[in-house]
Amino acid sequence: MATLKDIARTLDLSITQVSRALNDHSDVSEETRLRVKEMAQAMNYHPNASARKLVSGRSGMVGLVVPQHRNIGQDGIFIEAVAGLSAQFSGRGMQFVLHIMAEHEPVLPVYQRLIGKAMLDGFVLIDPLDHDPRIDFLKKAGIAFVVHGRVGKAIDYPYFDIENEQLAYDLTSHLTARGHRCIALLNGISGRSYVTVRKQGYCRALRDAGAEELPHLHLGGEMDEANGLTHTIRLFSGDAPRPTAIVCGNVRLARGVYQALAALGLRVPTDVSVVAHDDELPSLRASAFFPALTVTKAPLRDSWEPLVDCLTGAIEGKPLATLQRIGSYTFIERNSVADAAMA
Amino acid sequence: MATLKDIARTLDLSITQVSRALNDHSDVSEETRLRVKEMAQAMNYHPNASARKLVSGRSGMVGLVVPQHRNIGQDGIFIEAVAGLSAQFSGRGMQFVLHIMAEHEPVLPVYQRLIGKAMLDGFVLIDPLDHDPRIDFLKKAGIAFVVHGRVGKAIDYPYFDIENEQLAYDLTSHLTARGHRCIALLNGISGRSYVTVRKQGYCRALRDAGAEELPHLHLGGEMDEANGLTHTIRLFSGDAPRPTAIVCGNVRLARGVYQALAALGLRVPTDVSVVAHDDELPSLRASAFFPALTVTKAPLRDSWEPLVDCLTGAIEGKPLATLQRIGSYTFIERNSVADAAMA
DNA sequence: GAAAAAATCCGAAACGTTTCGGAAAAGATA
DNA sequence: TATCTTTTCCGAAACGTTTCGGATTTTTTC
Repeated sequence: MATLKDIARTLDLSITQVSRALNDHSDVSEETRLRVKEMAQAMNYHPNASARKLVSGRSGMVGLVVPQHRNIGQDGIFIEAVAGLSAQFSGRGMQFVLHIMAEHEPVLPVYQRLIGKAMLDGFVLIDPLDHDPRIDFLKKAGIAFVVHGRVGKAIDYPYFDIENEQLAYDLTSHLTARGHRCIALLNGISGRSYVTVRKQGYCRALRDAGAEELPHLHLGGEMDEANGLTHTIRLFSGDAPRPTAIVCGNVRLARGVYQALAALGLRVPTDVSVVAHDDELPSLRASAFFPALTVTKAPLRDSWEPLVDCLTGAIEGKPLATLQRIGSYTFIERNSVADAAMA
Repeated sequence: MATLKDIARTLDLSITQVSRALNDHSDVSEETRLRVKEMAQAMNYHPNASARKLVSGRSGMVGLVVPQHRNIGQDGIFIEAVAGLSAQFSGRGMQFVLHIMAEHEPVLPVYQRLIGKAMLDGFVLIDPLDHDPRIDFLKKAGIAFVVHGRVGKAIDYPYFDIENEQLAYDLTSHLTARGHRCIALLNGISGRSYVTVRKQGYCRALRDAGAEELPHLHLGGEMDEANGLTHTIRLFSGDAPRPTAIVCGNVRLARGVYQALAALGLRVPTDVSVVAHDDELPSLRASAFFPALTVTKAPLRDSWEPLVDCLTGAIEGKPLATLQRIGSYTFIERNSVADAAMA
């Protein structure tokens, strides 16, 4: 375990000069710089991160805090986030701390504790709520963070997001353009910011098409196959007007919708058109549906690099404008949409 | 961000005494101890982990290093390990660092780098190989670690394991006791220690029953449904003697085996008996098979607590004998085994 | 050769915590 | 009250790194 002292002793330099050479200070001669770097490599020197953090305030470690829930092993977002973020941080020589909270533990004291230990340089926040207490808390604490998503209007923190309002508008207006007016939206768990803005985009498209918004056509909850199936059964079981088209928040919901429609003896797209947003989670391919599914596509895995870029930028004190990014999505028309039947 | 200095100034004590009070030194008066603890709580004091690590050598952080692979999001072991370990460490006020290596990155330099930064108190090792270089490396580095499994004979490091050799013996001899002699073993990826010892248990049971070991009846690879299916098709497609029973390394393989046998028009257990080891991964229930599957059961999730106990014990310098634990498994007979047909 | 300017280097202090080796205060005894 | 013993407290130093504010060395100019 080599230290600066070891290198300094060997090269007959002060530890100050060794430190300055390793950190490329301008007033170190090129000759000294090379000698020091070679010796450091030869001695397999790594700066002691604790010492460095104590002095410079930087440890090279960042955290992700997620709540424990029963279904955590099946949560595609969680798995993707953990694997993707960890790989990105590892690739930058940073360490990724994963903290899983007990199921009903209040979140802010957890952040307070982690911040209080002064170990982490910043946090990634995923799944933001419409009124997410974490954001104000971390801003007040003065610690770097980046949000996967956006909350509110006056956004003064780093984020990476896609245009969820617009993609829901595009999916819905694709259906209205084919004559559909009775369109269901299967959305996520309410209170999440992306869920809220997707509903806004859906409603805007209905308004633009002069269609009425019917409350029973907007259903939310965990976005999995089971809910896709049960929501669809519910939509076609009541006395209320039945949808001729369904917008699904993700491809897992769409899988459940396809299954339910088949069980009900309804055909896609002849009887009911279906569109979805596709995060491209690994276990599901929209193109593998029959009929193939029309989607807005934004691979979740493309989030991790810009998120990590923004967070490291925030840690380094880069200007906020460079730390707020919008990712693109692609509209891909396949075979799951037909004109509304004139019934 | 309160420090010892703040508390000391407020209570008119030295920082030494504050530190000693907070750490329950015996020569601090009870009155002083309480005053200090109350003030620390009132000021929301958390010891600076970097400072602590620098002095005491302990950060309260431990690491898990896993290689990136394409299927990481579907890897039940990985997901379980990450969620389970993280929750255990969080519950103990420790921080869990997850480091995902690039796909073909050599492993030892990664450990060297992490150790060199002097941030982590120890490591959890999962999925040990028969000749696992990590173990000797970490022993030489003098850093605490715990292994999920065992390697070799002279085991002088902390571990938590189950008796894989014995469970494979039990599953196989359950079949030999019912007259089966031509028994297949669908195992994991060779070179892993549990894979090696399970094969040993299987062979021992065959020997004890006077049955011949046929090499084509031992198949290995990723233990998923796809391989369960393809291995089974292969076993029943060649000219070599076909098995009358199959031992599966996990329940996912067994799912694939059931599917393949159904496709081949063979019945469980009338035509082919099937047994498996059940880690109780959340997405699969052995009892939900039809016919219900006979298993040795050892829930993977029961590993995390003892693993973490052993690692924290190792970090605290507890005697090795208390840090080597064997977990139990249960033999559960259900309906997937019948007597061998006298054909 | 002397003085000034530029280049290179370094001592001291800081960061926040822990602990060794006393020092000081309090209590007990004659 | 003085002395001895016990209890409580604390100054100094350490941990490894970074950087401020010089100090020293080398180079340039006259």
